[in-house]
Amino acid sequence: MHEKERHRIILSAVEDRPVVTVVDLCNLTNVSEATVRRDIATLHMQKKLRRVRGGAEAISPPAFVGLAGRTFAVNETFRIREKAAIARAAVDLCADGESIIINGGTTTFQMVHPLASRRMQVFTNSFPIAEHLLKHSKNSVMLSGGTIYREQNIILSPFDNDVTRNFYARRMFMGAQGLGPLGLMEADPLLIQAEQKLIGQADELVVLVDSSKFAQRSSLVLCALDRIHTVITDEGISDQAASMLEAADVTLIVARPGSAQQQEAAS
Amino acid sequence: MHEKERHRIILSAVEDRPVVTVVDLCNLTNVSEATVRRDIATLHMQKKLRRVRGGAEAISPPAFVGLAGRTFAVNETFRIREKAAIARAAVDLCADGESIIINGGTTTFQMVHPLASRRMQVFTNSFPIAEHLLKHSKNSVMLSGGTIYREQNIILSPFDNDVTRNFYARRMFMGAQGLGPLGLMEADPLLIQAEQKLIGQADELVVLVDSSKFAQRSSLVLCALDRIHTVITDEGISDQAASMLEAADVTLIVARPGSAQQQEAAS
DNA sequence: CGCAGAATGATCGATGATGATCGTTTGTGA
DNA sequence: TCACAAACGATCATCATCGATCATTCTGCG
Repeated sequence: MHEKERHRIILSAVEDRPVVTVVDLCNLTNVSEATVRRDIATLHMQKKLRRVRGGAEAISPPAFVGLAGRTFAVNETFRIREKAAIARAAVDLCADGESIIINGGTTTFQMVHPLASRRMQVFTNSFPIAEHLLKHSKNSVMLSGGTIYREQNIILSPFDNDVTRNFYARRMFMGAQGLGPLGLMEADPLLIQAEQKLIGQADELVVLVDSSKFAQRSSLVLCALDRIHTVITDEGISDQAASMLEAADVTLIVARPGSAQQQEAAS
Repeated sequence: MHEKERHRIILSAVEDRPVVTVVDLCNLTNVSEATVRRDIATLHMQKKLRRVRGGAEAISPPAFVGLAGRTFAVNETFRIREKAAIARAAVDLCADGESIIINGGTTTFQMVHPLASRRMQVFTNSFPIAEHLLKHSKNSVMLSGGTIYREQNIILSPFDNDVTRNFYARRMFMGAQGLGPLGLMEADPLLIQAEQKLIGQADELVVLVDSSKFAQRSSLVLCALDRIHTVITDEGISDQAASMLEAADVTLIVARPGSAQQQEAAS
């Protein structure tokens, strides 16, 4: 076994587990403890990991990554005012007792706050949304099953999910990476997959995008414009984008951070 | 057990409950009080928790617990030492990388602390277990889909769930209301339903019950004794109950709050 | 084939962590 | 206020781990 090979094994083990002992690495690499110690020392010098008594640990063990992982947290603070206003306009569309689907995302997450005083039936594939609604509201919460992806904070299953299939709602709310003439666009294949499972389970597809998203272009098209029933965005939307939506018979709602929203075009 | 591993477990326990005693942490980590005190002092220096007389508390007291938490929290403090020891013995059965199923319950919930330093694939129908593992461990978490029942803290769907059907594990862990000659007993029909969906998805059914459960009789029988592979309980188990299990070819593990567990009968 | 240099493994003294003991402090209840 | 018990801190013996040194093995090259 070569040195580089051991190093790769060691780094892989450190990534996997919170802590790895010298003995563990001995069993893994079939070399003596002395060699493992030397390797750890070398990798420590290269800042590839941190050396601790008894073994090694990952160089960036921020102890515990909160549920809303880094990506989530960063996104959350970006254009938060617009997102909150958009989310409130979305909740204003609904009446107590209705069933809705909320797809995971940072914009849709903002819906939990106005939802706190509501009593609705909410189906979601977002763990943070479910958690928040469960703890801070009396809404009935349904969750899709599957693996919880920490980075995207969504739950997704490779298998068909009869829970999802059998849940039918008045409206489905989702965000997106971009919105253009080609339709709704998303960058993450995982999100695409999650959203496609839910589309079709609701009468109206409501898209929540802040106005910057009309300038975004992503690689993956999720669905065409005519599949969208309503778009909720903020005041920054351009006339051009508004015309595009109007041409596609999409209802446009412009949410103002102040209070009331304005409806501009109807299908 | 290494320092980092203990720290992980301690932080996990502190997050779980607002205040944890030194003795509790001793049972959880299986080290002396002196070491626990030193660990608490270290973590206190690192601002990871606050040191208080008798133990430690979370650094962020505004741990708002909603309606869902109440029933759960009350149960949790009951026979917690025994439950923690039983749960640790349960986790000791498993190796890193294995797949397991954990059914929701207050005893099985205690497994999250020893699981904090593990890396396994965990399927559960318990929202609190999933939440805790997500936040405090690197385990891969899979969730069953359906409605979240706040009282029982489990997720249950009236429909068949292909996620559940397709997940197969080495072991399934579950608690129970009672355990007698008739088999495993449960009081809540909802729990019966949830557990029956999961039974059969694992090679070995491992039942976690503190010794008081052998005296309990409930109205609903979940399954017969011969379906059970292993029972983990505490020292309070009577000879009569032990004989009953032995007669049914059930492996019995007695978990001692102190340290190692003892295996008494084998199939 | 033989040699030089590096890598590896083993040994041993040094260091650090753990657990038990004991005296002191703090909180609690009469 | 006093007495008691629990919790704490300090100290020390024990043991695992570490670092340094040296012998051995592996590898590449003339």
